[in-house]
Amino acid sequence: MTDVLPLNPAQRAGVDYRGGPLLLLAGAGTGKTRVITHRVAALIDEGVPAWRILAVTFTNKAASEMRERIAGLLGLELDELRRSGPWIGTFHSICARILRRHGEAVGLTRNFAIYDADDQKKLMNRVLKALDIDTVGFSARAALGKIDSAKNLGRGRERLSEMGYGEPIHTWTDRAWALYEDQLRAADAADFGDLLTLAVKLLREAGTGPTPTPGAEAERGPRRTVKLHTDRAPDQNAGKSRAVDPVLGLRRRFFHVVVDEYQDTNPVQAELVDLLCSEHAQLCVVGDDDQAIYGWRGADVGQILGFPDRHRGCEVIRLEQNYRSTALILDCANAVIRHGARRHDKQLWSELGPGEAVELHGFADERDEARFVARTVQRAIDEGESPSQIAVFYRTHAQSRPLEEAMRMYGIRYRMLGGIRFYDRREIKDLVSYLRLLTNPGSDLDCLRVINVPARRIGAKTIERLSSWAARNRSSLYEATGTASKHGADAGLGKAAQRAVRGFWELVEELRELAQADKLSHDQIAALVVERSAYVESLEQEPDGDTRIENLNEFIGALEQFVAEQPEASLAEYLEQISLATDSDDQRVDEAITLMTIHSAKGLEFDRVILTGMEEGVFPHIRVLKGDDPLALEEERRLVYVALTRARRKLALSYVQSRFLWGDSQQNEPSQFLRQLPEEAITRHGLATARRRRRALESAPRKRESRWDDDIELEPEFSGTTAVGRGRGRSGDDGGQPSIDYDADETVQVFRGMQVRHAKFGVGTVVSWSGTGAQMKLTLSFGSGRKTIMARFCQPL
DNA sequence: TCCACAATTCTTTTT
DNA sequence: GAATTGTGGA
Repeated sequence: MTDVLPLNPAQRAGVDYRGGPLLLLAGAGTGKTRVITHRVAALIDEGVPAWRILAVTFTNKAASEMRERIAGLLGLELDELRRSGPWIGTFHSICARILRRHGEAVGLTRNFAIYDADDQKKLMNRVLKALDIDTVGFSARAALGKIDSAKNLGRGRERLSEMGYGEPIHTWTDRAWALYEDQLRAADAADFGDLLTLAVKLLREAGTGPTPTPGAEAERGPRRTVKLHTDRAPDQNAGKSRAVDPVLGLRRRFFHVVVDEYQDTNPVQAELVDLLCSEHAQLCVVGDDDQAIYGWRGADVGQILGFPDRHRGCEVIRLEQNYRSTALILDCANAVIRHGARRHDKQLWSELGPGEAVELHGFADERDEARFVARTVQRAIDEGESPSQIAVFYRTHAQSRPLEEAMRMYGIRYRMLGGIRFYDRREIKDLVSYLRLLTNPGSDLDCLRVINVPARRIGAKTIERLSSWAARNRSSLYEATGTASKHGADAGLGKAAQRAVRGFWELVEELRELAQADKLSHDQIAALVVERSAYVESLEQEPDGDTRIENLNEFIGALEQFVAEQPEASLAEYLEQISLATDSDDQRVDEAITLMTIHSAKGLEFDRVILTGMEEGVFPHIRVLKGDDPLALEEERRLVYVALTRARRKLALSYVQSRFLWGDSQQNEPSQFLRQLPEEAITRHGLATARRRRRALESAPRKRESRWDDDIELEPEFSGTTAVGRGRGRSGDDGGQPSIDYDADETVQVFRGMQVRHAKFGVGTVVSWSGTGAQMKLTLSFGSGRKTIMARFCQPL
């Protein structure tokens, strides 16, 4: 958008550098995307064939933005750019593309399906059941978590034990993993992790295959010559009689590879990149170690920190001038990140002037906070700020609810990122399962999902009989519905069940024939599925069936549009786009403000940002405080940094004293990160000013210092509806006074700083509490650290 | 087989 | 609190 400005010297260097590997350390708001897009455009300009360029991003949104800007720089239509053939996409979409073309070697057809988290969990539950693994203490979640992190590390099952996951062979996870994997392949499906690991496997093994023919060598060519733009993409050569391993061709395809957000790559992704560059491509990675926030997904900051060591002769360029934020905002961001360990040292600076101070607001509870957010937003809009330039951040989705309510109350239009995705809705998933079943009858999971949708009297018992029949005859579940309904008696089906199953099979067969006849477009098939299955009629009986029916229509509409745009694409390819889509990808920026988690805010910027929930236990998250991984706290710190650096002009942070979360009310200290903000860059409001005013009035230090004293004077505007400093469950059955029920006739008042004794842990101090009555839990501070303990196990001193 | 209700579990972040 | 899973009755 600011492409009229000249590039600064560092940016220029990033665009122009040719030769070896290049590491671009680009702080927040330093024009990273500009450099990448200019670089790619310059390469094409110089005559590097576009199809020999690969640009990888993390989100579809970033990819499409990149496409648009490159097209703009080259003066091309998006369509023209696409036809010229550069690969621009996310890691996952690029891997899917490779696997669609060459996946046979790893057991996938062109039409393989991609299983999302939901599908994965369902499949794993079936696997655990089949193996008769007691799911108590061994959940599908836990197993999938281990499998997924192993895949992200690029490890196969044989290495499981090395990761500290139990005994060398045949742990539960190992056995579950084996069957899970078999089932995936049998269903011609891949999960997210597979996309990466299988693509890497393919590329890695290509190198060890038969030696390339001289023809293939010639195709490689010298690195940068003017002639290059005359050669053709291998896709167009397909079918020629050259005996070249096509996968090996892929490793030779690219002359230039650019990777965005490199700090968030995990080991498999890094290997993928290295493989694609192994023959002759020049690699340029861009990232900011201070913004590494995906460690939990297997990303390794070490990847970017150690890049120069792993790539000989690597050039490092730093971008430190920030064009986004005013100086006081940057001061806060810099102050927080400076406390971090293990980082490339950088100091962001700005020429935009100090700007307004960063506001810090404290409130009694999350409803007050939400009201404040709504009022602030309302005022800003009234004063002419564009809603699309206003964003509200929170650490976890669970915090969004009161904010949404407040927005609705104030009549403010908002959109929420990262909530329930459109494609996660039940009705959409049902339809998708039908469509997947048509292209891929081997997918038991999809068959299972729709066999009784809409209800056609095929219950659990019948399905169980069908499954065991399928297992005995080594067929898929869908096949079983066909054959078993003919020989119902063999499968132990009753007359009624037999008829019902038969009906389902005939329905799907009819639809399959129509789909295979190739006379109808994908959207017409989808419409037929809905019509013939009488799905709409069954939805009409449901409470919010109308919205669901609308959603189905919207889905079919989107499919129609896809067919119009890409007439050649297969249904499987469309379903792939759905699987890899997130709703931050849909870019409707109409007149609405945005609510989102900080993770989904990465890469975005707004004039005004409000960061809510700055409390210990919320941000940093409780799991981080409880866990013993010091690196996790560092990641939280970087997350703060990402949040703060999204703001261009106005930034407000808020915290509350009592938050109703996960079913009960919790009292938390203000976030430790707030203490690191430089006093001269911030102004305090609400509880914070009340506290300071009070401190100023009192000459003597208080004996029992507490952040949440009674009787704090609130500024009227911000005062809540209830007393401050008292734990009060929203249920409010007892007037809210926190107390422990030791006995029917003995109750004890709880207060912050109170000393209690626990049989095992000894004497501790009450830091906060949650719940009431017998369910009340106390967070206690002991010499050795903090613990949360049921109040009834503690004795007051 | 289906429905309603109770019980239980899990609460980070996402391609 | 929400979402999933389990249970009992019609």
